[in-house]
Amino acid sequence: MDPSSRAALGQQIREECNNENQKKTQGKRKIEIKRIGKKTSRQVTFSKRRGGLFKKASELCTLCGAEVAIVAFSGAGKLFSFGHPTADSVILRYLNNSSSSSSSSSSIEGKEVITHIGAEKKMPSSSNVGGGFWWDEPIDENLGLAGLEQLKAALEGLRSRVASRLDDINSSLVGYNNINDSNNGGVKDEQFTDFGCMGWSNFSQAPCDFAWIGHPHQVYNGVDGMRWEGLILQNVFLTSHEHDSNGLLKISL
DNA sequence: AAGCACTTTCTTAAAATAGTGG
DNA sequence: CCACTATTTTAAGAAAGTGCTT
Repeated sequence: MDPSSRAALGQQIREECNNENQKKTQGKRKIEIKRIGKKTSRQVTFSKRRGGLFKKASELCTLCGAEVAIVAFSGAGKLFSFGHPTADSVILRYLNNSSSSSSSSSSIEGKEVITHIGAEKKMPSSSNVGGGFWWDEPIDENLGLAGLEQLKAALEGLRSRVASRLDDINSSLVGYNNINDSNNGGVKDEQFTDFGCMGWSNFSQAPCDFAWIGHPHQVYNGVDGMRWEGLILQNVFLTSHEHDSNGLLKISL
């Protein structure tokens, strides 16, 4: 190599070294497959790899007509799922198969998974592009009779758990009332924090066209600019009200 | 406002995949 | 089937952003 060529090569090498130093990142690097120590890196990797995994699963479904379900819990316990045609239908199919054969190689505790799938499906990102609640989606046409019956059973179980949870929440509210009027929209034996009667200054006057009962789940903006938080009952008859020994209000309609 | 969990963007290099030939 | 090459895709690292909760 002549001196001029050597100089040119040296310059090229120096420039490459400088470019190396100017690089913003080191790019993709090989990492050891073990738990990532740094928490933030772990979260980012989980997010990226989950996306990649779901994308690959989606391609597998499209290319091969496979039915695939993936369920993943993040380190913080947040659920993410992917399914084609739906995670529910694939898992139900898996449960049907696993109960009658030994072909399964999955370690997923399927029955436990089913109870959580709905929560993730409202996620606006990741696997559930397009939003919407899972229960608004059309029933999978490929689901057979057995699958539909199992889906129905699972939904009935879910309904029962939701009702139970609602009871728990209602039981935890402060106060109570004693409502036995069928005109009150079926509201009966619920518990409330307070109550008022609009248009009537005296609770004992009846009938009351518009009663308000303190209940944290509903809000009413009154004509006087007041903001009432509670349950609105129309055409109710208030017959009595009193405070109990705990200071809680008991009313009868 | 602060903290947390998660997402997104950009740059970069590793890894996967497709195509080809023996 | 295997080896090789070219092309495409994936994901690490860094940093900024989003949305939710306390």
